[in-house]
Amino acid sequence: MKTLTSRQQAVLSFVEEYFQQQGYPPTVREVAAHFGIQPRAADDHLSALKRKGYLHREPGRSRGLALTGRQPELVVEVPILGQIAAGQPLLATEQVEDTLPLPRSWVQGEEVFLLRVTGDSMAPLILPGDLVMVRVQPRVARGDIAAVLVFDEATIKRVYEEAGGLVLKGDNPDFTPLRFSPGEAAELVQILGKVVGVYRSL
Amino acid sequence: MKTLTSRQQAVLSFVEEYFQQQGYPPTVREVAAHFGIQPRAADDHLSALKRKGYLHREPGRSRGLALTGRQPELVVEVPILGQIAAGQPLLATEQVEDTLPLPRSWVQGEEVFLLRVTGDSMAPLILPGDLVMVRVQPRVARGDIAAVLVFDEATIKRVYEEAGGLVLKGDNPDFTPLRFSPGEAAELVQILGKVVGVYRSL
DNA sequence: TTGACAACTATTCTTTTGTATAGTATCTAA
DNA sequence: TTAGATACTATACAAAAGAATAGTTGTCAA
Repeated sequence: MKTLTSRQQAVLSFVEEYFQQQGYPPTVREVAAHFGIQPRAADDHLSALKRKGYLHREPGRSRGLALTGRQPELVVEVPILGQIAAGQPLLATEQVEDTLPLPRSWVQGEEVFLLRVTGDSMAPLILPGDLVMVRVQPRVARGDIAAVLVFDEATIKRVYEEAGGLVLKGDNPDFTPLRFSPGEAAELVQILGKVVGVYRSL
Repeated sequence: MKTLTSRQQAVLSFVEEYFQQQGYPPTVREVAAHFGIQPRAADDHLSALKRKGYLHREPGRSRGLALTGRQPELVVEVPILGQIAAGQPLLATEQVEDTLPLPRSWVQGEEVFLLRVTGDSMAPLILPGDLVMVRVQPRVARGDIAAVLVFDEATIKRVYEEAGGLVLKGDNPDFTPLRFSPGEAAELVQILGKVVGVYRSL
């Protein structure tokens, strides 16, 4: 198999991801739109990928590209984590309480889990009993809501990483922000991932 | 899961086989050609299959059909309604903008739909951009949050039915409650159903 | 016996989509 | 240094495809 340029690799990845999410391949124009280029340029990339054997194209057919041995899923089984223990790998089977089938379009990214909210420190945006979807990532943007492991306990807070240390703040003013020096933070605090969705049953 | 007619079963089998062989789903016209029928007839079959939850269709896209993840008992296709018009039957196909596969455990009751929230009258519990799940029912308990059709426009409000009339109140104090005399209410207000879930993407 | 559903025909309209022509600019290996 | 690959722009066209309008026929249950 011939090697791909980084651009071609990116196009292939996009096609694979699109396929996983939608259940069918993208059009040439959708590839073009995703990369902000003209259809012709996208066509060039897809031709190159076909020439190098990475995908199959059926001339003249809409979405006529196929990746060998792909099984698309419309629904993804997302694990609900019970108690989260520090140290352990996050998605270890002992921690998975249940799984829920969610539409692929709601699941952004690779590693994702659900967490049942207990406290109301993030009220009114996130309430006790809510289910939050967390995309696993080791760092988040300033002010993002994240699932954070503090002293062996998982909580949902806004994260502010600063030179002076780390601050975990709830939206609810009744809760005092937690402040950590850089040293403490490294030892006691672990960002599990960014909260990307909230699901509430009324 | 609803049962299929033998013809619908045959169409579903063809879609599955085609998908397995080609790596992408068939077009409506290809289904039609395979059975020797008109595109419109094939479209009818595919619509029926979508309605019964056996596959997902993306309106307007070529080959925009995807097979549901083969555990249909766990997943229910919930319609997302666009503009809701008074008089029309609620789940009329013209009003259905799309459908989303949701876990059965989240879907309470038979007739359920999703609505995209536009105003912030129910802030902070429900925010613009949220998706709310509505269980269709003609009346709700006092103080329940409901999807209500007022003057041909669908809104989310708390409903207070009293001897003196009907009051629709938003949680957001910036919004003045709407009051209707019993006569006005009967004429202008229609309760679509109770809001049983809120889904928010962050 | 009415009405909903299923299963179609025939035709048409409008988008979507693949692909083409005709270029430019950059880089790289012979 | 020069041919070939890469990575694009801009425009255009014809075919493919979704979806709609407007029906017909048959079945089956209330």
